[in-house]
Amino acid sequence: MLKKDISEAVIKRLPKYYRYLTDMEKLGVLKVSSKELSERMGLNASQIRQDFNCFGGFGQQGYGYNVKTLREQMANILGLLNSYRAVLVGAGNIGRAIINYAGFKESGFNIIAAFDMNEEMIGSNINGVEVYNVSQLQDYILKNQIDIAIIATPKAKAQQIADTVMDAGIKSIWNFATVDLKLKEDVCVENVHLSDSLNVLLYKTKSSLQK
Amino acid sequence: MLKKDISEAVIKRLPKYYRYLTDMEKLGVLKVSSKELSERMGLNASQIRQDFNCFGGFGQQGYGYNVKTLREQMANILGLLNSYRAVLVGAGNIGRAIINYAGFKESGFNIIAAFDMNEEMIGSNINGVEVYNVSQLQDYILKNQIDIAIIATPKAKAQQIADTVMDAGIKSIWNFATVDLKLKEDVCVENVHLSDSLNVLLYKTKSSLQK
DNA sequence: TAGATTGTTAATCGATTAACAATC
DNA sequence: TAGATTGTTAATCGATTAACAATC
Repeated sequence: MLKKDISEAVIKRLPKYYRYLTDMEKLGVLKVSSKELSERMGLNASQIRQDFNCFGGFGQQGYGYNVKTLREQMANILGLLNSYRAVLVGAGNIGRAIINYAGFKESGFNIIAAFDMNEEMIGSNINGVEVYNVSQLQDYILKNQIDIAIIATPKAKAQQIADTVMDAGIKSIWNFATVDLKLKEDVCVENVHLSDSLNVLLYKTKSSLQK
Repeated sequence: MLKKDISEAVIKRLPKYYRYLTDMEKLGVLKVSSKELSERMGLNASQIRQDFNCFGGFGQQGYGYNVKTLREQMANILGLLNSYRAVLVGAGNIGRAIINYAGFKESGFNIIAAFDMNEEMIGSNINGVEVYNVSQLQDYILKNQIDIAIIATPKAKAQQIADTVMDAGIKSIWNFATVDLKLKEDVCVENVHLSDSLNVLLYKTKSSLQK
């Protein structure tokens, strides 16, 4: 019973389901009920069943869910079985950390080139990823079937880069610059706003100290 | 009219308000109405007024809000006027990127030491931050009035580090390991789950391609 | 079969949005 | 003063939770 529109709240929980199911499968757990999963994950069992049923009925009454099957379903829903080609723009500290980040290995997410405007970075190689001059960005995207652009530039450059990659046909952006990009209607974005996250942490820190 | 409990939804919007107000102040904007701010930020004007009034009445009927004053109030609410001492655990790619990240300069957030278990890292210096053996972590926290621990270790080590820093009295954790830490009641956490964020991006990418 | 647990509808709760009196 | 815009209460909307018939 595929719903037309999955709410952002549900989408944000999907990776967490996938993580717990992956861990459980590795531990050799064969089946799980929504009740048991709710206790492990700190969610409500009804909510878990509702979430799963946005995408289809994966369970069996009286039994629960098969862990392996459910994990595979989640991987499929999340698009982890597909292969994606990404370029990184901004080979600074964060950009290099992203390239070197090991967490991508499992998925079909591949960073195939990086771009920077710093002459010293251009021509270098970060963990197998070549760094090109950002002036070549648009041309490279057009010629290499790129799905995703990762923006890890300073704030001030981010919108301009977003415009460039959208002009080259990019529909999906992973944005690490702490700025709200203005995007075309059909372009999706996922933000990692480090300084916003720190601000939230400082708020919570202050609040908890006041108690 | 300070509410006892500010909802997570409101808290997550505070850094965004702060960002827009900071930008506007830099541009020389003196006053702003909730309506104008709502148009700039893509939020509802009622929501903005509700959010602000969780912390007090900062506006003036018929006029709006003074940008400078409001920005200062936001900085104060977020705890940016306070000074915080943090240690980083895990001086890998992400850990080093965090230390080098320029976005902290403004705030009173200071990383004063780093810890790792890799012998090659220990004793090195990252942008002025010394890397110590993780075996000294607890002792260091006890002796140096640390407010915040940043966990940037592999998943498998994160819980153990969390336990260690909590035992040393830490009440606030910035967690970059993609794992849900089990924390004591009075400890707050802010997560940056890169691989969850990527999974959400891949989900959106897949969904938007299907249209 | 009896017990367990799903899938789904209904009830509740909280967050967002609208409305408007207060007032600068 | 008249117009504008807040602060706040009320209405709406959507997300979470509860309930339960269906069924393995």
